[in-house]
Amino acid sequence: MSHEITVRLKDGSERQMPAGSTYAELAQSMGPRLGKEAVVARVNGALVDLSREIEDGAQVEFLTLQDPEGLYVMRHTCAHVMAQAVQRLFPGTKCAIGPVIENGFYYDFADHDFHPEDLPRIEEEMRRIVAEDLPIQREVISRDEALRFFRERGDRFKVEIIEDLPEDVTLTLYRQGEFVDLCRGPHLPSTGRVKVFQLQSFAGAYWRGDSKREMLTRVYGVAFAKKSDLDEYNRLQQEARERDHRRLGKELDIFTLSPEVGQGLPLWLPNGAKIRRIIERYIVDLEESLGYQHVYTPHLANVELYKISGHWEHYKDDMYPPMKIDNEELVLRPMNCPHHMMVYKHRLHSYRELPIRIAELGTMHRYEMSGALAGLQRVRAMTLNDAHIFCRPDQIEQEFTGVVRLIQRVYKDFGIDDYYHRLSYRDPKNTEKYVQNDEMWELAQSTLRKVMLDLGLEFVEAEGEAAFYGPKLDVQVRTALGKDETLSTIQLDFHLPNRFNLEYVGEDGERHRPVVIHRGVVGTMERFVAFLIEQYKGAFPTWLAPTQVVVASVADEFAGYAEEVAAKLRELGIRAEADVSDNKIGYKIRQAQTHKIPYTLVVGAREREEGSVSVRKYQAGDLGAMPLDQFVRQIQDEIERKAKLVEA
RNA sequence: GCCAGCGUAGCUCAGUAGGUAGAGCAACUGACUUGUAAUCAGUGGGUCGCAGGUUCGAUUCCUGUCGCUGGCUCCA
Repeated sequence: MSHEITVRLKDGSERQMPAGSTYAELAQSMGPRLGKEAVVARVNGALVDLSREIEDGAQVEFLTLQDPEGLYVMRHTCAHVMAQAVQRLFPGTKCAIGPVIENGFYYDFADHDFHPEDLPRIEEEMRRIVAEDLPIQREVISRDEALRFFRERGDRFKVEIIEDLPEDVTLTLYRQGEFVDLCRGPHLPSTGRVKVFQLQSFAGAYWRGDSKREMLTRVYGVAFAKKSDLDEYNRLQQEARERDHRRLGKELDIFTLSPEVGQGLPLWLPNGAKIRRIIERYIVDLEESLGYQHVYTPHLANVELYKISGHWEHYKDDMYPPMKIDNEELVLRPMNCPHHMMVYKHRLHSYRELPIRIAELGTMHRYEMSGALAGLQRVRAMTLNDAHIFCRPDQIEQEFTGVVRLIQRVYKDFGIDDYYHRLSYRDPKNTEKYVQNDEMWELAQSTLRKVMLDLGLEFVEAEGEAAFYGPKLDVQVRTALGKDETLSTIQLDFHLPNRFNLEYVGEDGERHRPVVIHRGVVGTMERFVAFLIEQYKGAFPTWLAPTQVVVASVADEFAGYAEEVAAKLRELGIRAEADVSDNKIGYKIRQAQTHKIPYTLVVGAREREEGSVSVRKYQAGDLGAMPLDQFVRQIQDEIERKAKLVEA
């Protein structure tokens, strides 16, 4: 009865195996090395355990830890190994879920209080489980059996998961030694195949991500195929900590936070204020050159304004509560849109005037949850590079394009090149969460998509990420700690014009409703500067550096010349300071370098005589002596070009 | 807001098995007069986050509170 079955392999060839063979045996038969390295099979596109029997006629490919999918499977198994270790050390701990994440995995537990000292113990137990090389077995189980099994063990999370799964899915258990877990798989053939791992931290996490439900303890870990990958990961983590804007912001005196002032209320120190002012001038000038009209509006408003806009209903919990003064109830504004609607509304507009682009560096206050606050990245008082474009529907495409181009220009000037575009649509399965107007949504979403395609820009599409009032384009960047955040955003809005009854007089003499485009290019000054600190590792390019030049005298005798040079540079609009302290030149240079000042000019007898300066550039080192005029031309050119400080 | 951890000089950190604390850097003072990443010497500086409690005695133990960090949730 030993009939043969046939599989097709990756290279297109076919191979025969006796019926009932497993994928592991197939891999082994193809070569001892593959047999040793394969961790999972891809069968007709789906990942399958090596222990399973070969399907006749299948298209088969083997994956190793060199493949992302192989690594994925190992990380998944690693999560199980961790859960097993936890069960051994702390019997009675309940397991919730343990998925794979970037670089590693986590597992959520309940009914045990974890302590930091537990991490090394868990790690140690995991190593033991790996050394035991327990075979990992897959078992198909019926729904009733599974429910009975987990109910008996008091595994409430597993029971809930099973109950929520559709009736027709095949339930599987994975068993390794004494440990059993409900899991879709696939897994490594045995625990011994887990390579390098490291537990990272504990964190609280709500069951099913729902803040109303039980808080579990999440244990994070990373896992890699090789020790060197883990070392590299740790190196990058270390580097990330070093470029953390909170650390650099303190070291470089850019901003400060203190409980006396209030949580999430940053003070911009002189250095930070200089950087911010340069950015503000830059963006305002640029916007004005593109037809934006900058305005100033108050940071407080009558709560009625937000009732008109609809924000009160949706977002009042995230606003500072109203204060009653005279006959008014005033709130700190959490966004600028309503004010700008009123700017538009102060008189009637003709179709000929549109688009009207109202812009402002608008300061706003949001009651962010205390646990969400982080340095300048997440604050409760912030200033947004905001603008609202009021246009006719036929101008949407052109205006949207204009904003995308503006963003590209700005990113180029700031040397930001690691970002991606995300087009956010409404969730088609959940349309009641959004403003009701199917036609508008379809048109708006397709317009945004078309513009991105016309501009030849890559983008990802995210259903369900839209604002409730319209679709949007976000520009996403990553913080030093690897978190995604939105830097720029463009949002179409068909809702506020209705709420505020905005109108323009059309060619036909009738009243029409304009469309509003909300957009932030630089985003909030707080988040943008936080991002720049991290991106530049605190070494701002010369055009942005708070201090561009330090003139360091070699000895007291040359203090006068140093002051003279610094004064001359300042007259030319270059931010220069003289260091005429009685420290040695080596010390002054070190100071300038650790403060990441772009240029240090060393002056002594020679320079005074020649009217020259010895130029030392940040990181690049000594560039030699040159006439002061030449240095001025050079640095002015660099500032003009907004050149990067150090070419990466 | 929730879970966990942390909170000692301006900064980075050590320390006290309960007997009111220490280093480096920074600051200040003086000497040195300096040529490309730290000259030398000296001085000052902390009710050990805050408030209660236990104790003869608390920075150390307990409770509460505020803040910070990691994550969750949120992010118009």
